[in-house]
Amino acid sequence: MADGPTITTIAERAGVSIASVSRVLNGLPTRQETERKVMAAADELGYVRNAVARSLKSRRTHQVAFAMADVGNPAYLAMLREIQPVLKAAGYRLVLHSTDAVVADEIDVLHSLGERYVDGLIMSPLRVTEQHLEMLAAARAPVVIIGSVPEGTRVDNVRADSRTGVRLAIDHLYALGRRRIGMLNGPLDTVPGAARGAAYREALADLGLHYDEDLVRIGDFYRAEGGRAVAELLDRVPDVDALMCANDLIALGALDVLRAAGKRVPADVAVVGMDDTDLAAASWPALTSVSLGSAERGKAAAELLLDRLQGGDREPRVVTVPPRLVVRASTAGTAGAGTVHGDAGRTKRKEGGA
Amino acid sequence: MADGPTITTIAERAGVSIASVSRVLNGLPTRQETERKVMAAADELGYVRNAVARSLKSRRTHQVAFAMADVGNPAYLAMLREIQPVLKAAGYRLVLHSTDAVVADEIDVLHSLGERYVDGLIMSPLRVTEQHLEMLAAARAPVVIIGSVPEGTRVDNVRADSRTGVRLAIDHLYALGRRRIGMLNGPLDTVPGAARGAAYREALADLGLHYDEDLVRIGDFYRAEGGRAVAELLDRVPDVDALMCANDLIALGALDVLRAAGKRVPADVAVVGMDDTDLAAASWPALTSVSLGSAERGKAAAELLLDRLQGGDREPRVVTVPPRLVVRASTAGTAGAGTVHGDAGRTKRKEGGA
DNA sequence: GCCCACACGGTAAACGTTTACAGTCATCGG
DNA sequence: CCGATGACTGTAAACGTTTACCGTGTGGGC
Repeated sequence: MADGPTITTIAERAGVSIASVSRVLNGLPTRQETERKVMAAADELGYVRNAVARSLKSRRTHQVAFAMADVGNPAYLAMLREIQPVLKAAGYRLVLHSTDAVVADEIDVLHSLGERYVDGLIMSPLRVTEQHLEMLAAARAPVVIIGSVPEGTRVDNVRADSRTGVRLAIDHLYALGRRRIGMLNGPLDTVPGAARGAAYREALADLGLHYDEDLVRIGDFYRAEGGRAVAELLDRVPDVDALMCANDLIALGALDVLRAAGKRVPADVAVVGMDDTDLAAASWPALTSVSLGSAERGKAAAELLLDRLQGGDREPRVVTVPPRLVVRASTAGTAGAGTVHGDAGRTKRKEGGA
Repeated sequence: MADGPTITTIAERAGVSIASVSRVLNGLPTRQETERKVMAAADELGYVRNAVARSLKSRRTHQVAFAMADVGNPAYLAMLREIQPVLKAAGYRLVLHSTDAVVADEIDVLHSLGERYVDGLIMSPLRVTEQHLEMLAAARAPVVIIGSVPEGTRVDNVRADSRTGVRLAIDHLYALGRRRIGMLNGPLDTVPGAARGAAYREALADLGLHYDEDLVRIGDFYRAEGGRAVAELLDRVPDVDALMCANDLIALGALDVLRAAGKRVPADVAVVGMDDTDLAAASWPALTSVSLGSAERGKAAAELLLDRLQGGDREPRVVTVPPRLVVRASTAGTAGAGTVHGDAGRTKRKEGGA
């Protein structure tokens, strides 16, 4: 682990100047003889370019950061799986941050962009505060946000459409004849929690169903919380016949408790999850789930960022990925491959200046 | 996104030299008046230290790389989940590489250590070739390997004990009265594949069971492969009564196909997975699985690396994480929380010089 | 009143590259 | 045969820090 050779070492050994070494290594025109000597010296010494010095000079790190809200959540992992290869193909390294959805940590990450250790950032905040918006406006490197930001925010943005997603699910449950449709939601002060709660209410109204507070339970986006929430709900509304869950983890927790309570799924209670993670397909009965296109969103975000890194200035773009309902046994009652409902394709539109 | 301020900008505005600015920012002794002026200028300009320039000078990047064999495999994700916070707490950033278990990619990563964009590396190769060993010996930064390396390799190393793990599982199945125990393994040219195959054979022998080639099927470590393999196996040995699967994905694939074939789990066929991933707990029936301590291995690897980054030279260490059998419904026939078999604690031993 | 010690701050070099600019040398045309 | 041209190559500056070293000025001791 001794100090590696530098271009100076090579220059000495080859008997040329460091400028010539640099030129050879970068493929600039050089006399054959010089090239030969430099390459020989470099090979013998096992020279490898120092990335830090290069970055200092070129003001490019060829690194991109991805700030995940939660490393444990399969939905973010699905994004990661898509982001990684896109960046790799373009010659960028991935720096991974985990913020645990803590606002201070997210602000930290945005602040640290000033350190210029990355060329850009992809971030998926659960909550978007005033402070986020300020930091975004002042950010010293391009940022792409996965998740909705207020209209007029000048930032590249990839959105899910959980409103339509919830709608697809509720319509599906309604079509199956369910009328006492409960909801297990996450915290209402998160962007997805708020959106999904509102969409549920709206969907019921459109179907002419009564909105009943007792049918809605709030917990966190974790499995254990899903179990707790459904237990409460069963207490208040024993004859609930369907559950819309704000994510797959909550849904799995619900399945556990429903089973323990002797409820058959889907005969007695149909269950729909959200995010369509790997867990949905693994569970039994396999979980019907609304895919919000985590993979597509990750990919789109990576592409938006690369485009900005290469293209430079342009108006911020908003990409909206449409949801798909993946029907499995937890609602349809038949095992086997899931059926997909919902529109295909991706919607792109340009955001005008703020 | 204009060029940010540098210490030179600050120095001009504060009317002092860049050395003074640097000293103030690093908390070195300074006259109050100077400190005040510098801090004021820095605040007004929104100064943030340039990490690249710092790294060039200090020869420390405060970055560590983790090269995962497969971003899609929950076992590696479990490692990632533990590695991330340990590094973060120590002030290191995480650079994520995905090698897809391709040898050339892994060699690339080892080679790129010479670029010095990270201070160290954690790597989990599926196969360990001659070339790996050469590169490891010549590596320009500390490396920790998750997975077994040949005895005598001078590198920090965190191992699972899949031999004992398989043994725990087979003993468990035997104790349940199973005698026609099949195995669904991954490729034999991988380190885990080879180890698990050998352990299976050994365990059968010790129990006085006949080793039958037809009971062993080889596929890749993916879900679909598990299904394919079990179909083949059922074809040859219809009355197989237990399956040892080389990982959870294979086991889930097996569950799918067993169900489709009308086999009851565990009544007709008991199934054991390996790695005890999130999927094991999510599936139905919940999957009995041998935990190889992915989380603990990740944590141990991160700690070994940090220790070396801080402590400097010492003899390479080998940490072996003991396996645990987590019994769930797919063998025990009762739902509910899993029971854990296997020894606790962690074994550490020092590796002598080569 | 002079010298010394000390505290502080400035100058400059260094980290390892890339690259603008200028210098050298050979060759070619006139 | 001389100057111009062009092809390479070397010198040096720059990227933004940290830090060794030296200079300055103050205060105290004698």
